[in-house]
Amino acid sequence: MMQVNTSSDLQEERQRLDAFFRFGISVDCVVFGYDGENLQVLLIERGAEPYKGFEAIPGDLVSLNEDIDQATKRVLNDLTGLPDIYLEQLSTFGAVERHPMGRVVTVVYYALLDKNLYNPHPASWASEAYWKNLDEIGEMAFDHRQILEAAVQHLHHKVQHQPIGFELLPEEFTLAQLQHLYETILNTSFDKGNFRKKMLSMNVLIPLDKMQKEVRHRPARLYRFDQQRYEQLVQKGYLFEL
Amino acid sequence: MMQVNTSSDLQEERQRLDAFFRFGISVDCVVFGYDGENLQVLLIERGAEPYKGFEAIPGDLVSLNEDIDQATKRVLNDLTGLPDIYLEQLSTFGAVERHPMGRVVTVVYYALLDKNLYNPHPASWASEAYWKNLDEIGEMAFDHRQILEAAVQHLHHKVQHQPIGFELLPEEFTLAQLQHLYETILNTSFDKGNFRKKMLSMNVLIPLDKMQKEVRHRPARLYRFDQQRYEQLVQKGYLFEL
DNA sequence: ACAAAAGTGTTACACGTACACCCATGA
DNA sequence: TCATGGGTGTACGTGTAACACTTTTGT
Repeated sequence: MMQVNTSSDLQEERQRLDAFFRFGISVDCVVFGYDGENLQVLLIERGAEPYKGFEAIPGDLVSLNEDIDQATKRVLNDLTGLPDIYLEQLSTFGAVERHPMGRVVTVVYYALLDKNLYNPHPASWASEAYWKNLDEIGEMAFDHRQILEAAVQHLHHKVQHQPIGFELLPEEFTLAQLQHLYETILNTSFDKGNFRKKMLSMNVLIPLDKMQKEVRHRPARLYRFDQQRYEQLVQKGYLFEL
Repeated sequence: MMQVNTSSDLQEERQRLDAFFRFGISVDCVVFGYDGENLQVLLIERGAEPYKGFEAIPGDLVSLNEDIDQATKRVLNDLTGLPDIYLEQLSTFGAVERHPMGRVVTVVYYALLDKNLYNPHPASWASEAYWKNLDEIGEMAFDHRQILEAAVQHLHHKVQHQPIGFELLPEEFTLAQLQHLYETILNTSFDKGNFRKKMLSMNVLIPLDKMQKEVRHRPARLYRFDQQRYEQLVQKGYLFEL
């Protein structure tokens, strides 16, 4: 069995390679939300250079003693006040000229959120923090436009293979809400009866003894997503489709 | 319209942030191959510290003036002599302690290759370069074991949704070869007739007027993958499945 | 003639699609 | 009682799974 080297040897080698250790690493957090009508993204307005005043995806430089996974939660909380939420890694952007202040490679994460749960508040160097409809977004800082497009593409793909739609809805929702969400994300329309059959046949929805109230038509039944059951099914090799 | 700041302002700001710019970035290239029997990975033996003598995924530090996408090709060629091949980004590993020589975040790429096309030759600080069966791989340098497992998982998933299997085979192949490859990757078995029907019904295989030779049974027809046709289908929203 | 693998055909069943229809509520 | 969306049922065609069968080669 081989031995990992002593630390003095490593320091020497490290000095030889010093010119390689001048990168900055940042994380960017694309957080999707849904207001019942439109798909939205959490944005900040930059209150610091570079790109001061531009809209941007919440993100910041990572410290030397910080895991990048953990940095996402810290950064998101610092800039927008959102609490610890689960963020999944998407991809990494590392073009040479993407950051005017030096060589910064950014690791992009994304999350889905019921936007009614938390209200973003700008802090740190973010001068604003708000939700914005996906189709109303214009110019952005850095290559964030490109990053956002990659995230949307990923969402399109993912929503068809994993039951992530539920994360965007309140805990209790109707099938019509779910259907409308899917139609919005995928920009298509589904047959009501078939959508309903499909969703129910997957056995990951718990029907509640609650109904909608104060609607001027027949009230719809409310459902909850059954996370436990879903995980059981995944373990048995079950694949969510459409 | 906002103005990006002058370069002297940026330099000042950059100095304030100097402690953040001490990361190293590396790329690691997981290259899968297939010898007609087993799924394999291209490995090197490290001829330099740290982890000298350990098996590793080909990878190296990225230079400050080098795009990370381009670095993959350079690194792979430097270490194993393989030419420019298309590598796709997989994910990024950034735990604090993953590299004993400093803070190194690594971006992992992967590729599929007909391993009969090129022979790896070790160069630079790689003391060996060779193909190894996936199920014979033991301890590895750094967190490369973990990286490899992520790549295999990704391959499992991807092969079911995109026709990437063809990249592992010679340009001309039989349906039985294709089936065996899929069975190997997914570790299952398919019904011959049904597999054949499914593959042919997708219209991305071009039947050739060539047959296998020198086999002691009925020779099989050879096929080629129709890349053009596939891209047409993708544009029409067609999705490859199973 | 036989072994071995290529290649085809048949059938039963599950599933997706399209569409029609009934139900409960507020105004 | 009407408009509105919730919710259900059915009929048809396509796709999948299981399995048996025929074909072509080398020995």
